Amino acid sequence: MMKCMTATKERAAATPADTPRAARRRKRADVRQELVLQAARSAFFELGMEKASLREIARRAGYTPGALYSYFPSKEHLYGALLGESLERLNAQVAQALITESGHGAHLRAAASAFFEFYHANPRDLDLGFYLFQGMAPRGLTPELNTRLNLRLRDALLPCHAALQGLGMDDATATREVTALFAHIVGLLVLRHTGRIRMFGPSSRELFALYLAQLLERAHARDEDHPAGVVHGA
Amino acid sequence: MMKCMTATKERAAATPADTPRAARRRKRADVRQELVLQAARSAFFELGMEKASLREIARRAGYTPGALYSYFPSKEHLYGALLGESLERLNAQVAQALITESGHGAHLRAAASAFFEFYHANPRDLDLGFYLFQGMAPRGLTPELNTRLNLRLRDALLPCHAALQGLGMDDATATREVTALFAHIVGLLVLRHTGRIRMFGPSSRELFALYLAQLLERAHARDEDHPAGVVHGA
Amino acid sequence: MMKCMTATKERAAATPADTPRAARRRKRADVRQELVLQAARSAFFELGMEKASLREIARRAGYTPGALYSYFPSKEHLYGALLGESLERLNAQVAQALITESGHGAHLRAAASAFFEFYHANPRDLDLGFYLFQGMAPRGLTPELNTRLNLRLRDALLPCHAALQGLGMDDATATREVTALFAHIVGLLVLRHTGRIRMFGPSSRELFALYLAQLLERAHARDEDHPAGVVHGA
Amino acid sequence: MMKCMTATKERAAATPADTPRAARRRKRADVRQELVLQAARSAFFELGMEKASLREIARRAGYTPGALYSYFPSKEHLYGALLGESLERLNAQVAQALITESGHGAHLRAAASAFFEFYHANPRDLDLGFYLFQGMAPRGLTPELNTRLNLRLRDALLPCHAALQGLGMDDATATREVTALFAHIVGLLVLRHTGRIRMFGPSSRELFALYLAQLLERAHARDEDHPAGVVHGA
DNA sequence: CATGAATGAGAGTTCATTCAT
DNA sequence: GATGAATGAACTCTCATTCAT
Repeated sequence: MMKCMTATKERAAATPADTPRAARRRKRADVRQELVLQAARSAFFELGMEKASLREIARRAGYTPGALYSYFPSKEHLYGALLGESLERLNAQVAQALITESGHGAHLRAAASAFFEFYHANPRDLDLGFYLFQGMAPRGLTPELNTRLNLRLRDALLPCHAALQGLGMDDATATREVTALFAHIVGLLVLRHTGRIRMFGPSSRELFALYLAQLLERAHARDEDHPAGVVHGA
Repeated sequence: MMKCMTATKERAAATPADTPRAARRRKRADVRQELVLQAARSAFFELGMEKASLREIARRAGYTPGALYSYFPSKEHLYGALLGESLERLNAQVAQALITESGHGAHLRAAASAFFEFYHANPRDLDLGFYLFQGMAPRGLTPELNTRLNLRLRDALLPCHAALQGLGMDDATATREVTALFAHIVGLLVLRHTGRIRMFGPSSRELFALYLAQLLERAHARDEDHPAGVVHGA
Repeated sequence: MMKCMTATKERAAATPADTPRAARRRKRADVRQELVLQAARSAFFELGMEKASLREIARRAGYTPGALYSYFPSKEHLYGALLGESLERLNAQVAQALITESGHGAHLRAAASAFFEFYHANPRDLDLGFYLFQGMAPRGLTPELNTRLNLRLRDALLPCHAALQGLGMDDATATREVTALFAHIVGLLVLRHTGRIRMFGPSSRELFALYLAQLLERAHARDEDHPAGVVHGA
Repeated sequence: MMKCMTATKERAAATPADTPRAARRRKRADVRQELVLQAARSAFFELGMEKASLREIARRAGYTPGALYSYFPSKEHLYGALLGESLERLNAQVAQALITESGHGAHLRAAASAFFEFYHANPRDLDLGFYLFQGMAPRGLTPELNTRLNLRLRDALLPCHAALQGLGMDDATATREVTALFAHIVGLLVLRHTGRIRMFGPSSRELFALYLAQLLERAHARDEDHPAGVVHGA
């Protein structure tokens, strides 16, 4: 994942499957790439996007600027990898939250909360997600990467969608609700991060809880009205 | 009403009686400052944040870069003024929407819709609002200016707050709902902005209408059930 | 000539014709641009094209690299100006050589020799002319500038063309002969500059004289065969 | 032939008897060096000098950049080898042209035309010859290599020289004429290369034919008038 | 022999800002 | 008030080359 492209010769037939030598090498490469990624993350998180230059990232990773190009073909790609990694953590956190819960309602609550809490705890990860769209339009990344990232983001919301369907919503309605939930979370977090919410008093977490309760209410109401053979509460 | 945030070194105080000469001069200065502001807006809107350099702004205003420092002490202040002006337009649009409506429900609908539509139609104005917080921490602006801008933003939401109170909500509940409404709008628009919403299907406008309907429902329900305006479900 | 583009305001109506102030300014600007040009030339002549970086040129001119962009919008343009100036000197030298001569034959000899001697004495100027075509295709310069430079080069050869016509050649023949003359000169000089000619013995100047003599012979031969009312020898 | 100019550290000397093993190894090395050379040529021809970086060449050869240093001790040497190979092809083409012709005049015509056509068809080969002299001073190459390359170039012109002598010219005159011919060809091709010839109309091939005809005329004239081969007109 | 990683220098260019005039 | 020139730092990225493995 994110491994970089080199001129792979066909001559490689000499190495049958996966020489321990090659494996060690690759491992070390991965470690170092991870190191660069961490340096990038720390720079990005501490200095913000504008000040997190390649030079700064290289400095933190203990490299010269040019060395980074062994790992990432451009700054955009580095950020792409950063975002990718962030989305992996998000998905992991959501998945983790689900394993101890059972029942659609509990699933919804757990998944949505995990999502919210992830960005609440790591505001810079939210930045990351929006970085590549400064102003308006996606830029820099290859369309494929962009698509992949979008899909991983959607993955993180899938449990909510599934839970809502489990609670009796049809697909279209569930999609609408998930999108609205996502928007609500993003809005709350953006407001909080930008300090714009302080003026109002209520905390973002409170407001999230409130919205979640309303959503559950809506789901259950619908559940009662149209109790079509749903594996309810299982 | 946005003029005095610049480096005009107490020009007024120096001339005690405010000679017509001085008045004319100040007026001309204001006109030119406005010109610069328009140039900045056009640059920012067309090119986005990164490409809207001082040079470009100056070019569009018909000045050399150095000349802008007669009007704004730094690029940040220029953006501050731009944001201030944007918030004035927002307030004007909200106010405009109210004059033809009567009744709290209609007011809420009108004010919230005006708010939504303002940023829906002018996504760059939303950018502007978030620009100064890149990396999530307010930067550059003086605290006073920051406060002033926050207040103007709150002003634009006051009609919604008032309408909700008119519909029977107590102040705390209304504040909570307004904040949530604001967050929802921002979330929807950010998602739309960044293209992240496309993958879900429903349009931001639809989702806004839905949210607004739910809010009105909540307000009316509360109106009937608890004419004293008690928080429930939290 | 080569003066750079700025955002000229229409406000300039205040200056009636050419304020001494403005004139002084422009003069100073010209002087400094000339200084940059000289620095570029010296860098180019001493270090060759590849090593004559903007930094080096700036250093020699006593500037920081960015300062050069006040005078030339890009490195290519700087080289364009350098080439332009070189061609002016070439034309001047050719023109100078003509004023003391009379008669078509003498004109041809003088003009061609001046051309040859210019590049013989200043080999780097020949480089300059070929720089922008590394490999093969003109690059960098705007087509207009390229055309202008081509025209100035042709100007330097016009006296030869005129002399050949004066000696009785029709236009097509004269063009052919001038092109061949030009090619011969360029070939001789390139061989000399690249050290490739040393191995043969004869000096480039000798060979040029030989070619010139042959050309004059051809012209006179033609003159005798077709003595159509030519102002011969005037 | 051309192999030994690289960093192959006296491989041969180390193995006294030249084991079949060593022979095979050297052969393989030669093959791969040829492969690198072909990659370099293709890169150079397609991309030009500036873009044909070691990286690019290595990529085309299926190697990593560092690997090339097994075959060539520096980029300059690689270009030297490239030029060497180019001169071999030139010589081959000239030799090929001669085998079907008989008579000194035919030989001159054939050899000169082959020379001209070689570079006319492969302008990049001409570039190659001049590359190492950017800025007019030979650089990079060792003097011995430089001498070797010069000799090979002269070899390609020897048939012309011989033919001219066959036509009655003395050695000095023939040398002069060959040098002039060479210069003329180079000049025509450079002008064509750089687009400078377009402005005049006549094609380089026409002009070459013309020059060749004149040369033949001179040779024959001399042949008849002064069977002893005296310089005239100089 | 070949790799992958790294260096260190340097490329051209852009930027917000300053300041004498 | 405005200019034109200049700064100095920064930018991303590319290069030929080296070297442990």
